[in-house]
Amino acid sequence: MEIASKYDPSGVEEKWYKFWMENRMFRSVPDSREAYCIVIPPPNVTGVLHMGHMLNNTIQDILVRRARMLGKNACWVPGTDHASIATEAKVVAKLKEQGIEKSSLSREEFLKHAWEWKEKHGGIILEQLKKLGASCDWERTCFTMDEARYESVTDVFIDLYNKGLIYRGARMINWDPKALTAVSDEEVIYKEVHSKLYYVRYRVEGREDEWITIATTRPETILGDTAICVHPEDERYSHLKGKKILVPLINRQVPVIFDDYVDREFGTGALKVTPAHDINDYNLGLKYKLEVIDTFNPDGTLSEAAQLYIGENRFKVRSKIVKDLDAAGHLVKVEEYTNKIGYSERTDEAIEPRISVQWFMKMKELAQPALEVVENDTVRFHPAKYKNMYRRWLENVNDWCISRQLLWGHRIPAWYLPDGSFVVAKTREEAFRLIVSRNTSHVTRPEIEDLRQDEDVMDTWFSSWLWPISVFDGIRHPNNEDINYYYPTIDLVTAPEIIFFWVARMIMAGIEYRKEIPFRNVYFTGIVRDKQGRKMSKSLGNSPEPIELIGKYGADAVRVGMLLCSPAGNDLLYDDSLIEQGRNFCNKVWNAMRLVKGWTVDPELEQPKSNKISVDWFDSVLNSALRDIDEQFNKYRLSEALRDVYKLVWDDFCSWYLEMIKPAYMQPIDSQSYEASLAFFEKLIRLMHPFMPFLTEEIYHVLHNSGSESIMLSSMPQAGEIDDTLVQEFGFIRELVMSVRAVRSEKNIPQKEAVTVVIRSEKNTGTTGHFDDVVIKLCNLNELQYSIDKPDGSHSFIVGTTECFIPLLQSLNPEEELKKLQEELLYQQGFLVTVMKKLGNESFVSNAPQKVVDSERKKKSDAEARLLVLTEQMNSLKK
RNA sequence: GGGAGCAUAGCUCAGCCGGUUCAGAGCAUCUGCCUUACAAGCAGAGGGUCACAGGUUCGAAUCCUGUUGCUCCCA
Repeated sequence: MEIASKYDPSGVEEKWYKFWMENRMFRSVPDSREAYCIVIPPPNVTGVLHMGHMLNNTIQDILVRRARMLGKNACWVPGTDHASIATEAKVVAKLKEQGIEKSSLSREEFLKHAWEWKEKHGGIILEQLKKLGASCDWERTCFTMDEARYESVTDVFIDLYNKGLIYRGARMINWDPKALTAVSDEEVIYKEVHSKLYYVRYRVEGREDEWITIATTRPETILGDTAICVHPEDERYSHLKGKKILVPLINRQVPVIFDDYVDREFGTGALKVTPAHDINDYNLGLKYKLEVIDTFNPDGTLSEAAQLYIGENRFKVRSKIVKDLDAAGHLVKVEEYTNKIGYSERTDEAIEPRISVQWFMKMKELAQPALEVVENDTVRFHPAKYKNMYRRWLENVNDWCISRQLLWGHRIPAWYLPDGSFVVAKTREEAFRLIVSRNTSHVTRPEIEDLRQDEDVMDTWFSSWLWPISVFDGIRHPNNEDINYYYPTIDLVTAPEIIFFWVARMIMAGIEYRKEIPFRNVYFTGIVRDKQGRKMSKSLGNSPEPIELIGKYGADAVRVGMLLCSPAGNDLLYDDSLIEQGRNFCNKVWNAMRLVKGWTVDPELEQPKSNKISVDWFDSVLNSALRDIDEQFNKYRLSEALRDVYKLVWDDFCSWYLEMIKPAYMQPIDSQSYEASLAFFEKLIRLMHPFMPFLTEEIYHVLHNSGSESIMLSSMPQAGEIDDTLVQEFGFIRELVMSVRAVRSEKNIPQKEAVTVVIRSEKNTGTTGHFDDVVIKLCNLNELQYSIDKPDGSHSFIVGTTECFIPLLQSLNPEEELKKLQEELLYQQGFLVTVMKKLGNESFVSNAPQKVVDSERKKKSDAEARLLVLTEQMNSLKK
C-alpha cells in the first residue's frame, strides 16, 4: 500500500478524537493509582476560542497526557464560567435587537432569556477545545451556575457571613455607570489620558473681590463640593482660617479645612473637596465630618442634588459648566494635563467613584495564610518571579466588593424586613425561622411574605474562587470520594493577568474550606502577541482564527508551533512560520515512519556490526535525552522539553540513526536491526504523544497494524543505561563524517563518487574502529585506512587532534588552505597563551578547584597536539 | 509617584552555585544539491565588544554599584 509522502491531518484528527471519546479514554474515576488532576480555568460562556486559549490548553493537555502515561490517574476537569457582566450585556443587546427592554422584564423572564442564551452559545468554546485534542473528562463538565456550583456559592456566602468575614456597608466603591453595577478594585483598569486641568476661583464669603483658586480635572463635580482644603503650613492661605467659601454657580457655603494631605506644589495648593466622588476626598470628609452630596445618578447623569444640569451626562456637563464658569468670571485658566483614569474592565466605561451600600469580604485574615504558602513554596509558581507580584498584592489587599447590581449570577442570600433589617439565609423559610427565633423587638411579628430577598448577585470571581473544590462538589459534601481523591489538584495553568482575581483567591478558599492548598504548581503562560508585539485582540483584527488554523495545519502542528517558542511566563510573538515549523515536524516524523515501514526484513540476514553499534549508540542517546526531558518537565520547562524532543527525533534519530542503519535501496534489513528500530520509533512517538496526540496515535496504529490499543494509554518510556564512552566515541565519528562531507562539498565531489579516507593512527588503538563501517556507509568510502604515515599527494584535515587524509586529492587552492591553516594556528597559539597564563598563575593553581585546573591542563595538551598537526600540515602544503 | 523584571546573532530566546574550546539553540539569511522516507527535504557557511560605565575576583555574559533604554504590576 502506498503511503502519501505528505502527512495529511484532516480526517486523522477527527477519527482519533472520536475513537478516544467512544472508548471513554479521558474518563477518570477514583482508584488506587496516584491522582493527577488539573481543573481548567473555566472559559467565559460569551467567548470563543482565541490564541491564548490554544496555548493555555495545549499546555494543560500536555501535562495531563504525560501524567496519564506515567501511570497516574489523570483527570482534567472542564467547565465554563457564567461571566456575569459580559453575559448580561450580551443578553441585553440581543433583547434590544428584538425590541425588548431589559427594564420591561421581570427577573424571572430575564433569566429565562439568559439561560437560553447560555444553552445556545455557552458550549461553543468547549467544542473548539476538542478540535485541539483536549483530553478533558467531559463527563465532569461543570458550569459555575449549575445546581451544585450555585448552591456551593450560596453556602459559602452564608458561612463567611456567619464567620464575620462578609459584611454589608456603605463605602466608596467603583461604579460602572454603563453596566449600572459596582465592580471590584481589580476590575478597574487605569489608563493614561490627555485631559485638562481647570483653574477655577471661588469667592470668599463676605468679600466682594477675594478669591481662592483651585485646580481640578473634573469641574462637573464642583456642584458636590463641601469644603476647600489647603495645607496647614501654606502661608498663602493661612488668613482663610475660619472663613467660608462660596461654591461657584450655586453659592453653597463651605468651610476651609487644613490638612497636610494637600500637595502644596500641585496646582494652586488649594483642593476642592467632593466627598461623594473621590476616594481621597471621601476620607477627608470622614475626618472633618463633611457633608456628602452625591450629585450623580447611577447612569452617570447629574442628580437633583447637583441643582444644575439635572439629568445631563457627566461628560457633557463638563464642557457646559466650564462655559458657564467662564461666563460667570470663575474660570482662571486651563492647562493641558495628563492623568490616569480608571475604566471598567468589561464595559470600558470611565469608573465613577461612588458611595454605595454593598457587600464586602474582609481580606486581611484570608490573605495571610495564602501568602505564606506561596512564600514557602508549598504552592510553586513557574516562573517564580510572579511571587513578587503576588506578595505585593496580598500585603496591600483591600476588602473585596462582592455585590453586583445585575441579574445574571448567584443571588445574594440576604432577606430584608420592611424595617430594613436583614438576615442571611439560604431560603425564605430559613430566613423567616431565623427572624422568629431571634425574637427581636418587633412589635408586630412579620409575615413570611414580608421578606424581600436582596436584589443583587455576586461577583463572578466569588464563584470561580471555589472552582477547584466546587467541581468535585466538595463544598456541599466535604467528604465525598472525588474531593478526597482529586484534591488538592496538581497543576494550574493560567495567565498572570488573573493572579489576583483568581489564583490568590482560590488559594484563600482552599485553605479556608479544605485546610489545604488547591494546587501544587501554578504555570503562568505568556500573552500571545502579534509580530509587532501587540496583544492579539478582536478589535485590532490581528489574531488568526484558531479553528481555521487547525483546519489548515492540523492541531498537532499548531500545538507544537505555539509551544516551541513559548517558555513559561514569556510572551509569544505569534507568526504563521511557527505553525509551519510544527507542520514540518509532523511531516518529518510521518516520513520517518514511511521509511521504516517500507523496509522488508530478511530473517536469514545476520546483523552487521555497524548496525549493532548504531543501535547501541542510539539507545544511549535516547536514554540520555529521556533523562534530560524528564528534568525539563520537573522544572516545568515545557518549551525546552519539546525542543529536546524535536532535536532528538529530527537530528539524532532521522539525520543520524536512520541514515546509519538504513539498507541500500530495495535491499532487505536484518530482523534484529528492524526490531530495534521499531522499538526506538515506538518509544519516540510515545515520548511525543503529549505534544502531538493525533499524529502519534495514527503512527502507533500503522506500526501495530491497527488494533484497539491506544497510544494515550501506553506508558511513557523510561530512561535506561547510558554508555558514555560510546556516545563520546561517536562524537569523534560525527565530526569525521561532517569533515568528509565538507571536503566533498568544497571540492565538488559528488556523494556517488567513492573516496578513501586515511586516519593517522594505529588501527584499533583506543576506541577507534567500532564505527568504521558506519563511516564507510555515511561517507561513501571505498576504504577507511589507519596509518601513522602520511600518504603522499593527499588532502588533509583535522578532526579533534587527529589528522586525516583523503589520498589522490590535490589541493585546488593551496594558498587558500594555507591561509585558513594560518588563521587556525594563530587562534590556537592565542588560546594556548591564555591557558598557559592561567596555569602559570600561582593563585589560580592554588585557589581554583582541582577539576578546573585539570581541565586547563587538558586544554593545554590538546592545544599543543593541534598545533603540532597544524604545523605539519602547513609544511607539507608549502612543499 | 511606588515596586518588580528585562537588555546576549537580523528575530525569539537558553546560558543553574562565577571556571570544559563559552559566546550557544531555533527561526531567518547565504551556498550547493529534485541523493530512491521526507524540497513541508538534504548537506554546508556566515553572523554577537553578551546595553553602557565602574567595582569585586586568579578568573565575570554570570556577582555588586551606577547610568541609559524597554516591559509589567500597584496607586
